[in-house]
Amino acid sequence: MSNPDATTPAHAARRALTQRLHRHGILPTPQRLEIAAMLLAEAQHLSADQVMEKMLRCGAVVSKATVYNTLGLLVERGLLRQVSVDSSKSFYDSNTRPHHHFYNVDDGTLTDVEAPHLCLADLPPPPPGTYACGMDVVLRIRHRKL
Amino acid sequence: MSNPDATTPAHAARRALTQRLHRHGILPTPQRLEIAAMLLAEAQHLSADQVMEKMLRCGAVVSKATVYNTLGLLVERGLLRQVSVDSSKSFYDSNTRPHHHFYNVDDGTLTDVEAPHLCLADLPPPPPGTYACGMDVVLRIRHRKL
DNA sequence: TTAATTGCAAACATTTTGCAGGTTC
DNA sequence: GAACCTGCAAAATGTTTGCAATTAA
Repeated sequence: MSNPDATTPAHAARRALTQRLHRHGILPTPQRLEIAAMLLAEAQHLSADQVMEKMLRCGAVVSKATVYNTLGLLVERGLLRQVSVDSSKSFYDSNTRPHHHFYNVDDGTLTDVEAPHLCLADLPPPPPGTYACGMDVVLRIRHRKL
Repeated sequence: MSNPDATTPAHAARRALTQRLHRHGILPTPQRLEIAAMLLAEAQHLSADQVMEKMLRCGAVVSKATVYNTLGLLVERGLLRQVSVDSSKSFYDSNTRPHHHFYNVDDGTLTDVEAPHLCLADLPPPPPGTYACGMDVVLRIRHRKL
């Protein structure tokens, strides 16, 4: 029944993720694999708290500190993007391709905005001695008043 | 020496500010006047903490709670713009005309970017049932590596 | 074996809140 | 006098840190 070279889809995915973490210089510990697998499964915007919750609900064993450590590490290594829309908490975005966001002020929801053609040409160059290392565009939206 | 209708620049400015607060539906209490006078004197980006510090250094009598209350009120009434670049604290920007920001990740500094011609045409419209109520563009910059 | 990671709880920083006392209209 | 504002301290978040025990290479 058990095959050391098993190639079920689940096994293959887990192996691919392990290698991906390795390639980014991240030691693939069980907790990191769990968190990365959950986050990278689909494009989503979760707060640290929501990640924690989702992990516990899945029966994974992780501590808050490890969640924060891992999220920070994934951001640092470019596997995750951190979005600050509201000064109270951060969102972690598993879509790392360039894009922008709608932020619904009323319900605290974040939505991707594909805007590949936003004219950057009109933006002034960074001040002397500095270089641009990122751009965040947040469009605040609200429910229409009835 | 003392003239009830005195029109020294300082008096005139204070009177104008009082009226401005009134026009925005803000009861001009001494603390609010102090805070507004300091913030609106020039375009600047201060955190709540920096506002508090500056007030105390000027000999003004204000509590932390009042600083937060007042900043929140000024934002709500459109005299100040709140900018969230970093999930740990907010900046209060006394320039309320549309503009964007450079955020220096290395020293936590915020700088205005006048970008009146940023192409908004390419951005998709807000989702059904919502309307756009603001746009924040933050260009993250870092000191150039030597 | 040696270095890195984890978990827990305590520490932190920022912002909010409850309420008594004071101020404004 | 009624409503509103202020200050203090305590509470509520969200995030980080110190350190001993565990795990990975």
